[in-house]
Amino acid sequence: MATRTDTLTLEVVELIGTVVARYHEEYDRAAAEHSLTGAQARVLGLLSLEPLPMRKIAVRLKCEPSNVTGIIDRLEARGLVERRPDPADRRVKLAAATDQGRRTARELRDALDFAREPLAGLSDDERTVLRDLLRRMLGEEAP
Amino acid sequence: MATRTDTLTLEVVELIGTVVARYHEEYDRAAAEHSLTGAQARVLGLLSLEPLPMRKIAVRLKCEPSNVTGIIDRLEARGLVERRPDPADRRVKLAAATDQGRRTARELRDALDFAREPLAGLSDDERTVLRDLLRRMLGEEAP
DNA sequence: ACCGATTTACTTGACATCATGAAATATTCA
DNA sequence: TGAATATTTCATGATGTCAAGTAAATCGGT
Repeated sequence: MATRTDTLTLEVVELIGTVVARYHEEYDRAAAEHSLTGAQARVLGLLSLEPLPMRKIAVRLKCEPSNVTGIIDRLEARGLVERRPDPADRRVKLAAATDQGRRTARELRDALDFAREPLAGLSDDERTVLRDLLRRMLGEEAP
Repeated sequence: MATRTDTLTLEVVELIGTVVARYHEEYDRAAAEHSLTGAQARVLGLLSLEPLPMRKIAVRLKCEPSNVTGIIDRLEARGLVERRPDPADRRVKLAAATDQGRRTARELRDALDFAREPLAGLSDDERTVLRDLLRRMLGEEAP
């Protein structure tokens, strides 16, 4: 059993903590290079794929819709995002990335070598093993 | 090579993103059960191991010392932490967990089964492989 | 060994962002 | 018509930065 006092489990837990910390450092650093906060970068990344209603953004971010209003306000003030009416439902406002927003999102993705660079040290076989172990750890099955 | 368009690498990157999200959910949920924020829980965890000067807390949190003042203020107001003078340097204030703070920190650790429970699905050998792959990914060598 | 200048540790204040919750408005749906 | 939904606004609190201020330690020149 994996108990709390199991040394091996504790080592893995600590490593995962390090991964989480490293992930955020890289993410925030990349965002800051474009004068964006982590939350703004995350929303811009979502919207660069497809326009989304405010409410769905809140669901993705697991936060209150009233919070999304402010984040979109700030992105809109910088010309990275725009609000559009939803033709199908006049209550809904769709947030959509502008051309400049998509450009910034692409640069952000390119700068985010958190996983790309350290993973380069692993062989294909090793990456496959890592992928499968992470999947099982997360309780996902092979798609 | 691990390029950005490498499917396997992208899968691993996405899984790591999921791990990060899951980690935060669990952490914040466990903290909220004790009416603590994530930042407060993190600092309390640090101080439950050893008292630390304010400045070192800021280094661990990678934030400004002025920010730590407020976090310790709130923990101190709840009796979980206390400030002590450092006998060796009167400029320094040591933040130390109180008995109640240590108790809360222990309960927090026990509630944090993020890694314990999902890792239970892996065998010892698999956990060892996972540990070694994560270490190499993070650029650490065996201690 | 002394003393002034610099550095270090912490706090305070002003401000921006992120987060929640309650109330207001507009629109849709039963 | 009345209930439910989508968004915004407002009040509030936690977190974060930066600049300025206070207290204490350290350094360098005499």
